[in-house]
Amino acid sequence: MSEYQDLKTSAPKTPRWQRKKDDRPQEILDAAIELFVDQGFSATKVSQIARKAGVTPGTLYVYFKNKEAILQEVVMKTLSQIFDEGNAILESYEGTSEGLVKILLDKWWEAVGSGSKISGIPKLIISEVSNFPELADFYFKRILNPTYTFILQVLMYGIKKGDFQIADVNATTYMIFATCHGAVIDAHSFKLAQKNNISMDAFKDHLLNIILHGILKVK
Amino acid sequence: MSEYQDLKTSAPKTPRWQRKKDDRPQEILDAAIELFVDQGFSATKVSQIARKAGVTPGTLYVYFKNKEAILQEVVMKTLSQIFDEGNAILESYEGTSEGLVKILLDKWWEAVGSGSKISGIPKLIISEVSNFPELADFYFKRILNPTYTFILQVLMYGIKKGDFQIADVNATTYMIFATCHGAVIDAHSFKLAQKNNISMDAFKDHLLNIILHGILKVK
Amino acid sequence: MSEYQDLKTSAPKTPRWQRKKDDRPQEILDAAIELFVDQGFSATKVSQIARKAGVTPGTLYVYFKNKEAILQEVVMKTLSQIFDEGNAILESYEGTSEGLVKILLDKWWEAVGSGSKISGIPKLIISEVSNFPELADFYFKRILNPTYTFILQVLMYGIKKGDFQIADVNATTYMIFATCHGAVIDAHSFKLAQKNNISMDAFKDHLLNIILHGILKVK
Amino acid sequence: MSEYQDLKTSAPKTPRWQRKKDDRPQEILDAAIELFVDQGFSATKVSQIARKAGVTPGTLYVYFKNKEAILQEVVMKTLSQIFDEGNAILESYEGTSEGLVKILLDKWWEAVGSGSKISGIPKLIISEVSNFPELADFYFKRILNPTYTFILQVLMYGIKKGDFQIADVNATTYMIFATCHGAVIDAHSFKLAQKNNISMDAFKDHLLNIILHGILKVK
DNA sequence: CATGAATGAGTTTTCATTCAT
DNA sequence: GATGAATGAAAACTCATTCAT
Repeated sequence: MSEYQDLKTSAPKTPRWQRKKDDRPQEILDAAIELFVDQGFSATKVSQIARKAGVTPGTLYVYFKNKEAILQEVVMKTLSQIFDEGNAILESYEGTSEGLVKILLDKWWEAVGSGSKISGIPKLIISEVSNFPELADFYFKRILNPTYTFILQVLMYGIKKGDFQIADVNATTYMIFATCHGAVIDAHSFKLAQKNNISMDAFKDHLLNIILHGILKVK
Repeated sequence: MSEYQDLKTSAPKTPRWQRKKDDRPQEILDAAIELFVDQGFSATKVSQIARKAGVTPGTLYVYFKNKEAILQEVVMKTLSQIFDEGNAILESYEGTSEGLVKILLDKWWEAVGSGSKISGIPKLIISEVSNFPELADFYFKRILNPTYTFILQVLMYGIKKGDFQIADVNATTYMIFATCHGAVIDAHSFKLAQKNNISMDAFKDHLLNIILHGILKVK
Repeated sequence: MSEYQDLKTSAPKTPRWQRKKDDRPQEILDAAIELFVDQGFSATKVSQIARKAGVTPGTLYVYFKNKEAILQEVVMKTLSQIFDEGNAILESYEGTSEGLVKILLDKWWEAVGSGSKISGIPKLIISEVSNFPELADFYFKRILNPTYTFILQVLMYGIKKGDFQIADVNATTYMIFATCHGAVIDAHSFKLAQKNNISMDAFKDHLLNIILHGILKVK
Repeated sequence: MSEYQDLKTSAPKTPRWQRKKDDRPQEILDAAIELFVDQGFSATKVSQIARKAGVTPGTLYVYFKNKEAILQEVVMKTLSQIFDEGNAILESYEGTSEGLVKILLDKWWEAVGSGSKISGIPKLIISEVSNFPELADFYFKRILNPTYTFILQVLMYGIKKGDFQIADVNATTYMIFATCHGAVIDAHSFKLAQKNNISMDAFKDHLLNIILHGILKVK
């Protein structure tokens, strides 16, 4: 077109690429987790991740050894961020048992339920258990077991205060855990399939109701 | 091609339930579903299916158009076998509401919980929702909605008899459904990862307990 | 052109490919060794090997795990074929020491010197020592050490018969070995570069002469 | 670009032999030759050279057009430094033929045998003959032919003085050359593989002995 | 000049699918 | 029909080279 313009004015040339050393890895991980959760590991192409992250495939290999390393890091990193808050609340909490459960479920739901990055991880793990046993191990050690222990502590709090009467604490703990865990996975997939005609918030309320009055028998 | 019933028209009639000695397609489907459920669709190699089915890769293409067709058929066929029994029970049942729920949960658990072919399907569907929306659609139409309706009918049975007092029938139905559904998926994955130190039967008992006394408030 | 012909006559259609299960691996190895010796491992592309072997790159992976496995096998297989004949001659030989040396050098030259597959291996090994230490180890264990021992035995034969007077048998052995070994490598490269204006046969004669009269002091 | 001497025209003159504090090109070449000799050209990564030279990959391209140019220059430059000394000795030498051979072999061994930069060049050339014919040509023109001529001159010196009786001067020359050349290559590789249980110095002594008494028949 | 993150052209590798046997 | 070697299209990965900083 006007080839001269560029010569005279300092035309805004489009740089072929941009240096973003510090941000790149996270951008890649953000792109990757969404695709992994959505499509699964094998079905996700590195070119897709790259495109979504706004880079070329080669760039992925500047920051990660290979596709599998991206999965590892995305899971580990995402999982490592959870639950600190929960423990803090538990330690300093002084109110009713019912209130405690409510607060923690709210927090958990906020972190996991609504569509955060984290919410897809359980589904991803479950899909890939047998392909990446190390990841499943990590998930068990870092998430499931702590969560289990955490729920157990909440129950003990209520029992000590005389609010909960629970026959088999272990089974009850497991039940609550399984219900919530199943809920996230279902919620996630249902959202993907856009078939949920029950609002997620209503779902949460019922979940709380069942835990409190169904499982924990709060009067 | 995959309409295997039609393959041997001149063959002597055998009862439908008896596997023909040369029932290649079914052997292939049996091999396929196990691998798909375990590893996911993409991660499963055609050669693996063939090896597990005791044939060679080429043979798969005698009976199925391609790998995807195997997935389609395996899911459709497996899913098509469910729930006939349940409806039959419901229609002729005359006992207590509590007994009905118990019987149906037992049946369902037997079919789905213990490790049958079917038990892996929900996990498979959830893993592949976004890759095979048609399958998810089918699953919703043929399984989830009927199940939902089925649970609803059970609840109506109990309400009509005055056994259940339920504020929001839809939500309660969904709750029961989600709890059971999550349970299968979790159960399946936990088994894979061999991490379940709570027995599946104990889990079922608690599930029944929660449904009856937690959700349905049976006295 | 004449699209009808094919329909009527059994025109010689060119098959897209040909089954040659038993021959393929060797054809691939034959193609590979030549390229590896000529260009080195890294500089050789699998597509080159494939083209030279008359197959597509994918076929290589039917028979070999990866490019490196081709190198391993080509070297191991080629090296494993040497020297059995030499030992047989040594065991039953009854003539003069000088004649023995002559016969063995002739055999060796025939196998290694003239441009056989084997003749390039020493060069290849030397080029890739530090990249494939396992190969070098194999070469040392299977070729260099046996050769060394073999030369030593020949010298002992001559010493016992009183034909050779050798001050330091180890050093002399090594000297002969190094001279021959260097000769092959040089010979190979010089041929590649097409710079040898001294015939290889003349070279061999001088080599024999030096070994006999220079190193071994045969009168 | 690679004419690094011209880079700093306004720089204070320093004696040619003193390395400039900021002599990047030479540092790069030093790093490169070691890696090329060790691993070969293709297997050596530009980033390795940069790291070893203490710079970043980009810097290499400030001084050299590309990776191949580094090879060219490293070989040419290293080779250009040889043999001046040898010719000087030859021209002014007046002693015995045997002494001349000994002195020259010592010099040569010192320059080439012990592990100097130069000692790897023959191996490198031989490995890359067919990938870089120009280099091989250069090697032949600048090294092999001069060396050949040089050895020939030494032999003529001895013949003229009546010390050597040689039937075929060309063949003898070639023999000496090939023996020495092979020796360097072997020595180099054996060192890499750390398998030499015969000391290099002992090897040199035997080499001299063979040349003098085996090939040249000095009494 | 020096940097080193980003590229993209090329290489290796995979594997669903075909088709000569 | 059954086979499984061979394919080829596409995926993962490499790395010399560039160029914004």
